[in-house]
Amino acid sequence: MCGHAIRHPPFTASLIMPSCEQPTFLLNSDVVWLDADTANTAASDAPSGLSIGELAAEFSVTTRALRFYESRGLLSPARSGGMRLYGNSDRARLALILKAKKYGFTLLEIKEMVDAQDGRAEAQSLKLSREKCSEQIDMLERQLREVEDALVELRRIHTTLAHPTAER
Amino acid sequence: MCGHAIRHPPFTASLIMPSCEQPTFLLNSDVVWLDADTANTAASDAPSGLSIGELAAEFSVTTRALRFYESRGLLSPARSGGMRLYGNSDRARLALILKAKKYGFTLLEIKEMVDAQDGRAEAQSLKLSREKCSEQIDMLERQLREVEDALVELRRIHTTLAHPTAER
DNA sequence: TTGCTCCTCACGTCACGTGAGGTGGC
DNA sequence: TTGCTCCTCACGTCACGTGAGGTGGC
Repeated sequence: MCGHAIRHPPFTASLIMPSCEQPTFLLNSDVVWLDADTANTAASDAPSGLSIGELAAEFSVTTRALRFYESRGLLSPARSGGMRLYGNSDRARLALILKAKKYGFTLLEIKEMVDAQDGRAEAQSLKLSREKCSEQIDMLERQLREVEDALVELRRIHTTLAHPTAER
Repeated sequence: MCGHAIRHPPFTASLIMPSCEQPTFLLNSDVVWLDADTANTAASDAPSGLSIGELAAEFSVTTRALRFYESRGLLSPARSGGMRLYGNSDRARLALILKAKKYGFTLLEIKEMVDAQDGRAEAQSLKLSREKCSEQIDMLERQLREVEDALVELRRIHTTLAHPTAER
């Protein structure tokens, strides 16, 4: 049980995933294999790999974040001398990580989900059980109610501040 | 700039503040002096002070949290030998801290706000400028949108999981 | 003596941010 | 030589959680 306050949400992630896209499913008991949408970036530019700075810019994250994900075993780009070289599979993996982060999963949970996909074709999907999915929905609903609550009270205070209805 | 994900919100805080209560204002340029509502706990029980365990139980926080707030200069209970003794002013201060936390302020911001109330009567109010107030509203609105977004997508996934509309 | 609460260090967690000090290619 | 990006430690931040080892009163 951890009591981290809600603050400074991941602004960046929302830029990546257009909300109109439908996830690709391969139904298999009650597990989803959530795929990253890599179609738009598949073979457009440099096919031999991106530098850490290029990938970071593409996804609006810091290079520090990419190194951190690597240290947690979530990414493992090729090396060209000392430099990291990110290929299309790394890009797809990163898209998955950020999508899962947007859904409120921790990096540890995300690691378990990507580790569980070993052996699948392309290996760029994320294992999400129905149970985990509804747990996450419950969690987000609780968060939503609390943020809404705080907003109602803060707005009431702000209104009173803006239009002092004489109290003294 | 810090990138903490939204997760594990402060469930406890919402138990303390009934949403029907109107904040007490003392208008003074564009600053609110937000007061803690201590009327209900004013002189009901033991008047000489509570132990850390008793105060923690009353507010549904851990003793560790109370010691942590003290280490950050937010609380400074009296001592009886080695033991902390919390009086009514400490209780009111804690109510303020938890209220501000609910609004999404960091402990550092809360410290600045309580420090700014030095010299006020009773010293149990919290200085909140109109500007800070609307900044906080903006922040919470961004959070709200992101949690709503994530919820929409996760619910779509869950629906598809629950009713497999034949895709194979 | 057991059980309960209290105490003070002090390290762990989470997802990175932020220098510190140095290399490589234009 | 300056400017840019890259690298590896390694410590800092935020709000606590979690033992480690010990005390005090019933």
